[in-house]
Amino acid sequence: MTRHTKQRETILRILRSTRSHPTADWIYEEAKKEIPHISKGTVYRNLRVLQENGQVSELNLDGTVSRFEAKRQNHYHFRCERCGRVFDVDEPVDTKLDRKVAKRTGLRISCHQLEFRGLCQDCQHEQTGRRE
Amino acid sequence: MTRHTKQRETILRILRSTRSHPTADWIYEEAKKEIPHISKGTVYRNLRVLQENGQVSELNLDGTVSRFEAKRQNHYHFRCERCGRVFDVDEPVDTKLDRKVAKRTGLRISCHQLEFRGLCQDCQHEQTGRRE
DNA sequence: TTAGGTGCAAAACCTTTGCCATCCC
DNA sequence: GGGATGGCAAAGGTTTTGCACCTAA
Repeated sequence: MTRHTKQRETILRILRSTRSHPTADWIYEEAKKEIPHISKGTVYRNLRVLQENGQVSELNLDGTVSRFEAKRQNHYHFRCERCGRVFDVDEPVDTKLDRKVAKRTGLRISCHQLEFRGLCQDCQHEQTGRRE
Repeated sequence: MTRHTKQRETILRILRSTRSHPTADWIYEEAKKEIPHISKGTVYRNLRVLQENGQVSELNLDGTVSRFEAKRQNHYHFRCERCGRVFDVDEPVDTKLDRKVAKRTGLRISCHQLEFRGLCQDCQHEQTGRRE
């Protein structure tokens, strides 16, 4: 059975209170503010448990570092090619597409992830700047 | 300026001759058959140069390991959640979607990546089996 | 000639894991 | 009580980098 612990609850709460699709490391730093002795291993282990529970999902369409978000209704993302930030896009998810492709290919399709790429509004107006 | 070298040419040729979306390590092993003393650093460096040239693109599908492919016309992918393999899907890319979302959001969108998730045909018929 | 490229090995990074103490049910 | 979880540190695996030596243009 999976138990309630302060660590797990804190990690989930942090994820639910941000729209920033953070990395494990950022979550770790945030969690440390509440639980100073929390360890990275704990963060990673809990992120995995929460994924298995279906409460968290991992975004991996780009980049070497994994990013996480509290699971909500499926939605699309936008990733800025300059600053690396990830935003939600409120374009409705095309679920018909899954059925259509499944039927034609014989694959069993459970969902799809879609990520737009380009320049966010901040980066369109900046000539220089750091990546985060 | 970027030069032509045997190493770079070999890496690109290997990528162009497969549809398997290989990892850097697999490319390294293949390249070693032709250039026994090639190093992994060279493979990684060239994959990056080829990406900057727009000849190769990187897929970060399952978190830790990057996978690469020779750049072709934009297309969608399917990833099997059981065996981890990646397939191309020949569903036409919806380029109108980029313009539509760009117009509504003010983001500058250059493209989008889409990945279906589910079970491939092999894994639908197997009860057990290893992930590759 | 010379800036870019290579090989090698070490470093850097992110993530996982072993071990033992601790905590939740 | 006993299995699940946490903290710590070490291990694991991928990618990057420093450096001295090449090599294509």
